[in-house]
Amino acid sequence: MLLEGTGMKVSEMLVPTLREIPAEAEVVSHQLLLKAGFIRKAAAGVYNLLPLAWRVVKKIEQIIREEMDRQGGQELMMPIVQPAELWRESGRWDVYGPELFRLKDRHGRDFCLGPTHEEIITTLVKGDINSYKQLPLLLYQIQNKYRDERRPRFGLLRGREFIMKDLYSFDYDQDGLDVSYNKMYEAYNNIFSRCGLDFRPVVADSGAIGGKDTHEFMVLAESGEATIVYCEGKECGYAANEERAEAVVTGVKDDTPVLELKKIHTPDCRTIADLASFLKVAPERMIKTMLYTTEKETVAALVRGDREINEIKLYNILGCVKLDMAGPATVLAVTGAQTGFAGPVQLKGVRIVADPEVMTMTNAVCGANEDDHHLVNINLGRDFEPDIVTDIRLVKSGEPCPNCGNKLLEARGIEVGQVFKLGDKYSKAMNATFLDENGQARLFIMGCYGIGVTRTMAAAVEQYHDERGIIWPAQIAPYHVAVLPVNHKDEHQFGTAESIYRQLVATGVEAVLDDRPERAGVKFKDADLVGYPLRITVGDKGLAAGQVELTTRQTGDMKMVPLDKIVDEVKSSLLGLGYTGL
RNA sequence: CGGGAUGUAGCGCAGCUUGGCUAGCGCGCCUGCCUUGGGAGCAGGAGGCCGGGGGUUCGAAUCCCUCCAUCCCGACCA
Repeated sequence: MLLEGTGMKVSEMLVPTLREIPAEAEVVSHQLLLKAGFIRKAAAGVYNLLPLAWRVVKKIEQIIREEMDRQGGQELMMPIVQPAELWRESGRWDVYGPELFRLKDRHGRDFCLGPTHEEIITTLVKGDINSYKQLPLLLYQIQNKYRDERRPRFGLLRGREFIMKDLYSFDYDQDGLDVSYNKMYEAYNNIFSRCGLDFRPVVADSGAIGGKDTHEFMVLAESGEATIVYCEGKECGYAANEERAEAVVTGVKDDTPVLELKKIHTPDCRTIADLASFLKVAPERMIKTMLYTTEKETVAALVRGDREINEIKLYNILGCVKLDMAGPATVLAVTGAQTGFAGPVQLKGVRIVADPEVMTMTNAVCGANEDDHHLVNINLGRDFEPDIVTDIRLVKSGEPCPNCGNKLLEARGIEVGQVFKLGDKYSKAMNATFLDENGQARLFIMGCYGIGVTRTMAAAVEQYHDERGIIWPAQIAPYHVAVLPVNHKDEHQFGTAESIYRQLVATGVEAVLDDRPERAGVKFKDADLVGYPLRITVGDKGLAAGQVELTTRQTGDMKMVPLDKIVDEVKSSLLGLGYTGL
């Protein structure tokens, strides 16, 4: 194990803990990492990782390396500064937008800081891999990446500079890619388990990177930016990003008699809620009509009144580059009415996309495309006809699982990793080929697999903390145990503490000795704040009986341990906390 | 990028409305005494281009203009 057998005296360590939380920090991981002396800001979204944080990062990296290597991955290093030509070749120089950090050298040539490394690795492999005999190839790197975020925030959770692991797979064909993908999927499960995190792989949207299959690995935490839904049934295992979760059509088309279409006056009823209370009609009986504009057209999207539109799904269906809700001017031009009175009946000049649930509705209510008026008893076929019928709504907790029908639950997650099947997107754009057994050129079939290393560290803090500070999982804790003499002037206490510290370090436990001339309370507070999994307290009471206290940070449990048993006791406690490095 | 806010000592803040002596408070830091099981006490001390620039004024932390930085809320992502 990389860091085995290390120890440090707290008086010699750079651990600048604070008594108060800097005002700029909002989320708990940011607050605690600052307060506990792990990080300091250099610029918005750019941080110094102080010694404790760097140790955590190295431990996470080490776990990643072991799991990547186990699957046949080979680590390499690639440049952070990359020439624009490569990005022009893949087409991303123009597509990537302002998030790409761009710079010029002294000759005026364009470069960028790598936000990801598909271009450069594809070029590398293109140059040096010529034969199918050299495949599959799994290459990875762990290094700084850059993204000029519109709004860096949440400390390490969304920085502009961050440490990331990316593995790129190169395969002969789709079947090979499936194998590589599965290897990485397994590796990721191992990695996040070994980091001691509570996480879940979820079906995800592939976004701008394209490609078909993709999973995100989510660390479950209240502060997570993503919403995931998952099946309550343990055997089923269905879990998806809310963006991607499939909706089950619950209604059925019944044989209720179709009534006569009527237009009614509905003054100031602009929302479903207004209308429901005005007409005394349930939202499930209404059709919500939302107008969206893309770079090429305006479309109307229909969902049941109690549902919400999933813009990601709509975006994917339309195959557009930009999707925005239509402004008041567009709404007026298309419907002839102000916002809030749109409906599919007699709606001209726009495509209508309807959620399947809408197709089951009879005698529904919708906007009349006229100020202060709605239509009642509108019916599919007679009154309107959608151009596209497909799932475009947001799935909520409580709905049936698309896989097994059990109930879906909701949770918040922090995305710490994602696995992608890229296919030939980059190899095609950059003409990266190899020769197959028939001497024919074939495109590499690629996959990419990322883990946000610094984000994973922050996610661990989000998941494991209390009001006193961080509670590191033993596997990624900067040190395992803090040895703490209560009274630094008491030579017996201090000598005993130092002796325990030396024994621990000698046996491979990572320990610190809090030798500072501080009062006990200060040391306790700092130890809790920094989050060492274990604490050994050497004080009068225990020593009189030849004992010291061993406290577990996570549970607060304390037990008295005889001096000659303390090293063994620490080891078995670490084992109990899931640490396997001893 | 749109909306909102904030920049005063290492951290947290007051002072600004209504311009006026040497710019304050708490914590931290340094020295000494004292204390020693959950961020002790007393005494002394160091530390400020009041975000930058420009203006108004006899006089600006305070009023005006401008730039910069930082944070929060929305749309994108590991």
